[in-house]
Amino acid sequence: MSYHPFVGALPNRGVVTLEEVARLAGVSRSTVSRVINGHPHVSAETKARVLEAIERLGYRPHPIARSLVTKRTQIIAMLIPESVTKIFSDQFFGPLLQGAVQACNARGYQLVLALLDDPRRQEELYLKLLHNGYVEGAVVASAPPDDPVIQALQEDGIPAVAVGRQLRLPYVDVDNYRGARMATEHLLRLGYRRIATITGPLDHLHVQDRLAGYRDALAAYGVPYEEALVAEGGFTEVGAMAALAKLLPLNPEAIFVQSDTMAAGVLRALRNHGLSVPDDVAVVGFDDAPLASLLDPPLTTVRQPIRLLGFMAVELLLDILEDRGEKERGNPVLPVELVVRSSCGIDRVRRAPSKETGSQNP
Amino acid sequence: MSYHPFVGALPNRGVVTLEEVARLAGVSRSTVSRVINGHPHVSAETKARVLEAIERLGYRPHPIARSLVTKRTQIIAMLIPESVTKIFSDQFFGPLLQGAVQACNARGYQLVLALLDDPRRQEELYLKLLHNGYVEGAVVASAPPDDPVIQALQEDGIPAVAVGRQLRLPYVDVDNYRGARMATEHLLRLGYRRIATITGPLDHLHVQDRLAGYRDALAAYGVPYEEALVAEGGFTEVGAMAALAKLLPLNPEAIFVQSDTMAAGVLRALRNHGLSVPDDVAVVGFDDAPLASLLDPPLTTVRQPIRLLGFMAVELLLDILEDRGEKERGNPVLPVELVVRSSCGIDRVRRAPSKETGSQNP
DNA sequence: TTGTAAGCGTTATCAT
DNA sequence: ATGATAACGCTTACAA
Repeated sequence: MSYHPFVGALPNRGVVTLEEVARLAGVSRSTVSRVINGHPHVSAETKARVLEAIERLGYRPHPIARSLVTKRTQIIAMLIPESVTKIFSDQFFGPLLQGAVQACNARGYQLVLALLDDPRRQEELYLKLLHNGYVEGAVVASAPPDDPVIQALQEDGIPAVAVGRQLRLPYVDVDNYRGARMATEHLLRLGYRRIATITGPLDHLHVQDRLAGYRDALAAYGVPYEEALVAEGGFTEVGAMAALAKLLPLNPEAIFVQSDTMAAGVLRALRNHGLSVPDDVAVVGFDDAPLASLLDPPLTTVRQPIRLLGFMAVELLLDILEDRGEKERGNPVLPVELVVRSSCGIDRVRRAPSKETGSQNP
Repeated sequence: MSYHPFVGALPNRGVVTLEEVARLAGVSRSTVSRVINGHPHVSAETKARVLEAIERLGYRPHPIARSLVTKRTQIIAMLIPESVTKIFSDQFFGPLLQGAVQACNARGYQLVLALLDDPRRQEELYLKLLHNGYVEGAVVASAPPDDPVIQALQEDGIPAVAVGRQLRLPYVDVDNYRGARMATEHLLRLGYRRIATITGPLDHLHVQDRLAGYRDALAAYGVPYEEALVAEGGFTEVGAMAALAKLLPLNPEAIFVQSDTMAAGVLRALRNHGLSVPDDVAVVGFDDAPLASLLDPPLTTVRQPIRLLGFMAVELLLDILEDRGEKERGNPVLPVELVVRSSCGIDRVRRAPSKETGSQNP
């Protein structure tokens, strides 16, 4: 047979213990423990002896035994109350995880991504994960403020932070209001007036923030807000395509699509309808996900520092964990930036600056 | 302030222990332990008393303490030696994880997705995860046979299985050879002769299998194999776009692209070059990822049961774990299936079955 | 500076 | 059927 027969459940790393190292080095267990944990008061000489013994025996501390007494595991979880499909198809989560992982690695923690098969069983499964005692803290992303997971976290006293504004959790966020407002005002500045928007699920606070930015931008230009021009796309590509179908009969000149993943769906659907972007309909996205520049046409979008968001969320959590929540910390809000490519029709407008009906900026 | 101040590192679930339950129920710790673990010889009466005490106290066993003695954690890891970016942009991994998670949930295990920030540090990080003692076993996906992770696994005696053919690990695979051959023969049957292919990294066994299928299909139709028509696209969208750039000067009539993610890149790049699919170049993919049918034109591709792959890999691992590797198991190979949509030009061929001899490309 | 000993919360092996 | 008691491998007062 070509592969090893496996023996035992857990790695047989356990065979060599503190005890044996102590014996070989001619010291007590405590002393070995001290050098391992870098305690100050150990003579350089014995320290050397212990280190050598550790080396010779190939000793490695047993984290579970250690956890039992220290109550620490160095494991945190990332909770995303969405289906696995969505997590992996929304361009947002890749960079987010990347940043989170980076922060974890930098501080010696392990990141567990809690994945669900069935979104309806999410509560049950999360609780199982959280209750299992391995998880010291959690960062929850993409959760509405009333998500049961958040309540569960609170009840269990598990330290947690959120990605995106939250009511009862410390959080890291980007300036969604500003981003949405910039996107919409950009469209207004280009001369569009009949501007629709496709949003994410409205129970998410950051979705509301973006919607507010959109509304206020319209107001600032004296354009009346029309309920019918707002459609919910659920942050998915197909959801956005459906939302577009509702919007199209209203003949929007431009659409502010509140995520790049949805924008990709919109571009595709628009093409299916035989409409060209930006000539027939201008489109602006949100995220500046990796694919944004690759779309056809390249997507004008609001860049948010997604990796940084993940990184800072983890940092915030670890700070809380390690200071045991003594300090009061603010909720960082990261800046966003408008990235102008061509889906907004800026080229066309530049070439033929005709559509100049009224642009008076306050 | 709006959110709880957090106390302590780990959930304060620990406050109630076996001891206290025992006291309340008026029995010994051992008895409580027995009812919790469903041991046979406990009188119905005491069992009821214990259960009630557990209920009243809200007791939950402490998995870490338990692990210390049982040597089991019910945690397995999914190792994907790729950058986080790639994991989240390749349409393959979403469904794979979904299947894996499902299998885990069904059997009471926890799935940890080991994520890397820097692919160059992967070895170090994996080792840390594996050595930390929480992980009972691992399923490794997308690893070449000489990946250091595999060796590390062996050395540590950590049970592992692979997704995709491997030399030194039990594995679950799909019939890559057959899929590639079907795809290529489909193109040949439609009359194309100058057929290029864009592959994944050639050190992966399943990539080699697909390449073999492609070659043999050509041979079966008496078409000479041309090295120059094979380009490596690294399983990424941009990699595929670069590969296409190399291929285009050779005027291929059709391209067998060995993943849907790469195919999406190829379609985009082709459009950028002003070429139409399938009229100028026909394209066939591999995976039947969720986006395949949404592409423009809808992608003809080889469907592999990715979720099932993930599911079965985990099942295989858990079987090994729980039987302690006594039994000898085969390596399941799942069937694939050709899904014909329109990127292969079947419509056009049907309408005008003319293209029987040469190519006229710009 | 170092050793002794008492846990941490379980399960497992004996007895009874 | 149930209860002592000894592990599991480590950290951490408290002593020395």
